[in-house]
Amino acid sequence: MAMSRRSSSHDVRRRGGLQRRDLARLTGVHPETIRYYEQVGLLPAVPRRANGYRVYDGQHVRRLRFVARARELGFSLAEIRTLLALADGDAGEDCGHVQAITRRHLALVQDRIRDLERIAAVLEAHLARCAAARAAPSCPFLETLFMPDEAGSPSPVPQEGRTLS
Amino acid sequence: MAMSRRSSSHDVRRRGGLQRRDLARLTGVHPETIRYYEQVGLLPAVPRRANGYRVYDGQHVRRLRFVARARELGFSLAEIRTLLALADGDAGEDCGHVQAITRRHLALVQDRIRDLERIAAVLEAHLARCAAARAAPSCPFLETLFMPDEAGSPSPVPQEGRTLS
DNA sequence: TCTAGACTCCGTAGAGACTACAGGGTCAAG
DNA sequence: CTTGACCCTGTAGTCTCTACGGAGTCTAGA
Repeated sequence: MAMSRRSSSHDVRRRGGLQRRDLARLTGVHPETIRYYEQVGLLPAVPRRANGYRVYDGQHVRRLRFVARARELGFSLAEIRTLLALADGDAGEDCGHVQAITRRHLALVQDRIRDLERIAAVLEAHLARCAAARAAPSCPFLETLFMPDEAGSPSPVPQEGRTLS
Repeated sequence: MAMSRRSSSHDVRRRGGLQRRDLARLTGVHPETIRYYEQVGLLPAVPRRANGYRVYDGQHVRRLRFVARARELGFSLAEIRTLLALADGDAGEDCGHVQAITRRHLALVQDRIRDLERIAAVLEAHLARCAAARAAPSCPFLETLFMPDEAGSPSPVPQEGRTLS
């Protein structure tokens, strides 16, 4: 299982360090994304060897996995920066602060779920009406989207456009 | 209720047409967004008066409301373009096609709901553990995000990062 | 020794869906 | 005649990547 692709695992040993592709394979994060994370300060100051190549180690793996996990949970890079700062803080990890961030994020996620459930309900209702109106001359769904105002959305779905994420 | 802001309602009458701000007020869409929609072809070819000002009418209101409603339901601008094309088609609105788009979109929404529910569950579990570990030296949540691999996410939450929308 | 291929570097552009700003012009009311 | 609200244009910034171009480096194999 160690030598999945071409080189890497033995090269790593030979070179005594990880390069970007290795780190990508170990974490599942796209190589370009790794560079991006460094650029925006999530992976600070990666050392270089003589030829300019970056050298990563276990700490980078650890940190990048942290970032990837937090992204999976929907935290923004800004939030992750804060979480990392808290984790780095010598003053001990401020669990209260972490909890506050997490709770706020959870609230956002729950709001989003509710929004999407309302949206799903509207879409389902439209599909049901479409199915019912078999031989109608025009599509009931399109009709509804064109309607003057009140009949449009059953419950006033809030503007999602930007809040979608 | 008619003369909410300063001018507009009487100006509209005087000028015999709507300008961008009027359209924005009537539809709730940001004035800059209206220009953007025109630019990307959702509001085609808006006529101008001598001074270069755009003149909108009821058809624009109708069309823009359509776009706004569809955005609220989470359709992408590309999907909305298709829906509008179907609505515009002389060959009658192709209800089947509309239904297909809607069903596909509904499926995405439902997937997204499931993802978010899993994320919420993970966040809740973390908060619960934080609450339990009152006097712990370090934050259990941060610990978890740093962990080697398997213990990280209870169920394998798929990578959401980009799919969030 | 040479070469092919895989990797590295960097900077920049593109996606999606806006939003904001700068630097002008226009218009109506006071 | 000034003030303020609006309009115009083009462009830049947001967020989180991903991709590309052009160049350098390194290793394995012929």
